[in-house]
Amino acid sequence: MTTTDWLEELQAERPRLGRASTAGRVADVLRTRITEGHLAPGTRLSEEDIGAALGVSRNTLREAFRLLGHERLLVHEFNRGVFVRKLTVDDVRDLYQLRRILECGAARRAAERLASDPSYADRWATLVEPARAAAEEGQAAAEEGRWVDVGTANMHFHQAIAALAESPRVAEAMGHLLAELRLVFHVMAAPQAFHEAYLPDNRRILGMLEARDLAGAEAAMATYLDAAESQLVEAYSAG
Amino acid sequence: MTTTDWLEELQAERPRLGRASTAGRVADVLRTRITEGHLAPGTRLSEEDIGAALGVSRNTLREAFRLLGHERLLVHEFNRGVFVRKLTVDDVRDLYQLRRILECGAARRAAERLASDPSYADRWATLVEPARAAAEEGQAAAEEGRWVDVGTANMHFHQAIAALAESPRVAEAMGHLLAELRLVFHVMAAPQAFHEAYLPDNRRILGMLEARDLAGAEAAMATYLDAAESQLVEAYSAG
DNA sequence: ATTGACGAATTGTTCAACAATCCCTCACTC
DNA sequence: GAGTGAGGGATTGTTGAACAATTCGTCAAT
Repeated sequence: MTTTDWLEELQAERPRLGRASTAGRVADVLRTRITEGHLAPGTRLSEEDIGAALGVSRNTLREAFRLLGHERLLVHEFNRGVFVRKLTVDDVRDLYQLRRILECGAARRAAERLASDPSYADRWATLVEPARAAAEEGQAAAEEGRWVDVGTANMHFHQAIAALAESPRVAEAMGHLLAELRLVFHVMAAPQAFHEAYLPDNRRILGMLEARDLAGAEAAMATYLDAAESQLVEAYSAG
Repeated sequence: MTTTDWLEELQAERPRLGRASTAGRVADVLRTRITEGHLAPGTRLSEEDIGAALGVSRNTLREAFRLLGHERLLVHEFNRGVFVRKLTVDDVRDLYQLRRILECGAARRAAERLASDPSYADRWATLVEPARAAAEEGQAAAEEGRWVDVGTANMHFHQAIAALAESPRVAEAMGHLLAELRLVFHVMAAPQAFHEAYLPDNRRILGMLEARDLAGAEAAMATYLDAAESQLVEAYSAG
């Protein structure tokens, strides 16, 4: 795909810019464009071209770039421009290190509160509900062959696990983390098979959550994360 | 020392070179101004006034505002301006929730790697070194009555614990978290006594780290965080 | 006391200009 | 032929001004 190709496609997204902050909306457009893989990692984003394509000024566009830079989707090199983030193998390892701490930590905190906080225990069914919904959505998407949806459902599942901590900051960190991970998935050869392989794991983890076996769920997630990381690292250093 | 060693060391110096962005420097100035308590939470930051005071244009200043907004030191209200973040009691609780997950998680990961990764175990002394330095600095500052330094040393200590995970993303998250926490400390009546009270805890935790008793350190930190949170929440709802 | 209109002040956004920097090309030297 | 400098074009960094959009305080009217 050439440069002018996706610039024309960007122009098609232009009507979506109708409300709230212009810079924020521009960031939204570019974010989905990046996380959905239409912008290859390493691509340089020209201020002039994109500004013209989206019909916003350079200043506003630069604000949007800063937003996405802080989400680590873009890297900003001084006097050279912004580029779609290209993750290294070390980045992949670091992302999984953080996932372990965040997801297992959320499970551990949930276990503690289940034991000590009755009001938290009472809400447990509704807290696990998003995880169940994500797992079932992944299952349904796989059966119907909607492979991209399998991937997003998988991410929703793990976001739901992080949400057990009931912490806005944990949720936001997890969101940014998963957005970065999408950059990794897009350079894989067969992301479909990758995500589908972990559906049974998710179902098993979900079962433990609903049975309030948080220790089991934490252990299962640890092995799941180890496996996913090594598989991803291997695929990444190959390609 | 081989050639590649030199090159790797040079790469570490790289951030010092690209530090020429005006917006970045403006953000630095405002950040220290905020975290050191010279700007009270809730204060509105006028684009015109601050731009004139610092001698930068509104556009550049707005870029700096965006940076600090993403670090949660400023809040941006559309069409109203930016304000120094005013944290609620819920924010304090959430901050400590995240601290528990990050710090205890880092300790737990360190324990796992100490058991499974010989090269990590070999480096353990140098990994703990920053924590020791921070603890001793806090001790010295307290004896000489330099109370603000006691606070920053305390933060360095916990940053050092998070750094045991050897994860850039964990370190950055911890940095932002502690910067936010400084906003809380400044509204306290007697931050000196608050920080000084936890010096013995830090020494005790440090001892466990050096003895490679990570389980003990994790437990001690959990109780430390619980105590600090409840003390802070109490002081916060009072004032 | 409440409402609503008016106006001043501030932010949101764009535009144009210039300085600083990067990157490519092309001679030039050895 | 490889390496080294010297232009020169293109892009980013930053500024200042301008105008639209919005907020907020004021004040008159009810």
